Amino acid sequence: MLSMPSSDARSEASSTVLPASPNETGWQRQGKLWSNLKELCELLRIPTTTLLSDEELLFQHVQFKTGQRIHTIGQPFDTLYVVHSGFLKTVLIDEFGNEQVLSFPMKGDLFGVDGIHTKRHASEAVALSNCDLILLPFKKLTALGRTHAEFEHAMYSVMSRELVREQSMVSMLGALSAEARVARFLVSLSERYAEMGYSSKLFNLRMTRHEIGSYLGLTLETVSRTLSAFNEIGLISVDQRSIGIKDIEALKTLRRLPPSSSRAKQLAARKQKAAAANPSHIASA
Amino acid sequence: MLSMPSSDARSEASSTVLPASPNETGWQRQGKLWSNLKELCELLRIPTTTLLSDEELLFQHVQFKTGQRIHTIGQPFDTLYVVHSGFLKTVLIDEFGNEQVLSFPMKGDLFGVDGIHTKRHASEAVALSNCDLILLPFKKLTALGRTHAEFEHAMYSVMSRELVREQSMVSMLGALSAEARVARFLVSLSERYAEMGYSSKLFNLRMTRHEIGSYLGLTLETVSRTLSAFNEIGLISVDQRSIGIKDIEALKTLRRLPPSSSRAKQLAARKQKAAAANPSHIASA
DNA sequence: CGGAGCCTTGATACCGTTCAACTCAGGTGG
DNA sequence: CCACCTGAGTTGAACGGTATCAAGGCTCCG
Repeated sequence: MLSMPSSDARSEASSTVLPASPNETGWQRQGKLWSNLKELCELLRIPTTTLLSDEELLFQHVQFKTGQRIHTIGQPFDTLYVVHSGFLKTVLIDEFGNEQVLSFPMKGDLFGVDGIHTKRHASEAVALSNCDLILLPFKKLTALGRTHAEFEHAMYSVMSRELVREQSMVSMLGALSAEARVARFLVSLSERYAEMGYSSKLFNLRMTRHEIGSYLGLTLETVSRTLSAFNEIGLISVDQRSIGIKDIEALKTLRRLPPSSSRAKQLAARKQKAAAANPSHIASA
Repeated sequence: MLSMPSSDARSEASSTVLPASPNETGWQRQGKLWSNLKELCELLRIPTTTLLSDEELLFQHVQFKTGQRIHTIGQPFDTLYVVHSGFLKTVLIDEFGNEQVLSFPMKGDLFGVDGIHTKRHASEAVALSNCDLILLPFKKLTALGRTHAEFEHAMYSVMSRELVREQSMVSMLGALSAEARVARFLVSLSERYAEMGYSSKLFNLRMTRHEIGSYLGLTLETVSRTLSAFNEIGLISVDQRSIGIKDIEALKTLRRLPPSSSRAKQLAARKQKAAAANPSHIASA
């Protein structure tokens, strides 16, 4: 069998424990302890054509508290993780100890894949809230792939999806303005929340401005200023960690904000039309 | 069996055919037509513990000329590619037709993985020189993985490697200055050439300044200026596509260039010491 | 209450982009 | 053969988007 991942007492009692927000009430105090293959595939959004649910193959759950590390850089790899509930971040640490946030895994996301190649984790995963994770011992997975063709395909598919995600990330960092990056970040968060069954219009950020900035290749000040600017022209409402999405279409197509000199007009026009549609002058190429 | 990938006559006679450079003399006019599994694993730098070379499993080669597309965005996916010889680029095209370069595959590199997830290619691959590629029909691969446990592991490993590479790319784009990006690009190119058996000290770029810039999230002017600056302080020598590496250590550790006002001193000191070692004042944090 | 993070906002500096002019090499056609 | 053209590369000048530095506010918690 496999050894439990180190719960890593280094950050034990941990800094700040977030208050349970409305969105997190679905999290159960003790959670379930085992999931079968069918539940796993559903969580991963994998089409499970032929039902292999009859199998009594079970996958163990583990709970982590806010601030705990799931794995650290260099730690021997032997298992992948799927998020059953909760929010995390994965980070790279550069030669001078600076964090680079790579992703914010949440319900249904797979992580730990970077460890396969060198047999050691290339990144670190940290719980941003209390989490319930499903352990996928890698040996077990490969064995399963050998007996179930479609499951093998699913594994490749999920890894391919991760790769495409990273590629679009590279593309974004290489080409988009700060405002466009923040806008897209909000849109993707909104969509993820919708997928998970939460509100796509009103949610709480689970990460700090600093972490968002690191993820988007910006400073925390720029993130803060950009959110304020979006708030000012009515695209969103911001109050600390709480975000309200007001105009998702504008956020989706936004490339660059109009100069601040014309923002006043924007706001005025916006207030008149209230909830009118399609602000075409924002989505300019 | 599988259908040949479209040779894509769209860019047929193609714009500029590069003159055969010294580094490319190894490329054979017609190339070999088939490779076996052992050759494939060696090319991919996969440890092939138990020899399965006795198998008469053969993989077909295909040749592409400079400028031809190997696959385009949206094209149905059914095969992966391994570079046997030649140089390529993979690109994403954004909503307004702008190219975003994602990678520069060369000998031993795998590409096409992004197509697995949606069954359609998410990116486009273009030959930057005449190329000899090995076709890996995906169906064949998965079948092989089911019968050979270690080969299955190798597949996961290669995909994991790609993911880690993309992650370090994200990290670079998010955190490093223009100069550091160009320096690292040169270092990684140098190392790749060494792996392939070419000179790591003197080589030709296969891509334009524009393509390098796109890859690194910079403009072509910035790339050009940075190369000129490196040349000026003696880290490299540049003449169009030809690059000579003079001080690989400085390139590896470079984070930011000293202000141009002090470059004159730099250069003078450097000339005096000639090929002396370790320019510590360059590699400042 | 006091302290520690986190967040916001302002002023300023600077890196990289943008726009523009020019050079260079290779290819084509008169 | 040379004139011409085109795409690539270099270099300069000016602008502007973000980072940086700094001050102050908010919230939670001891």
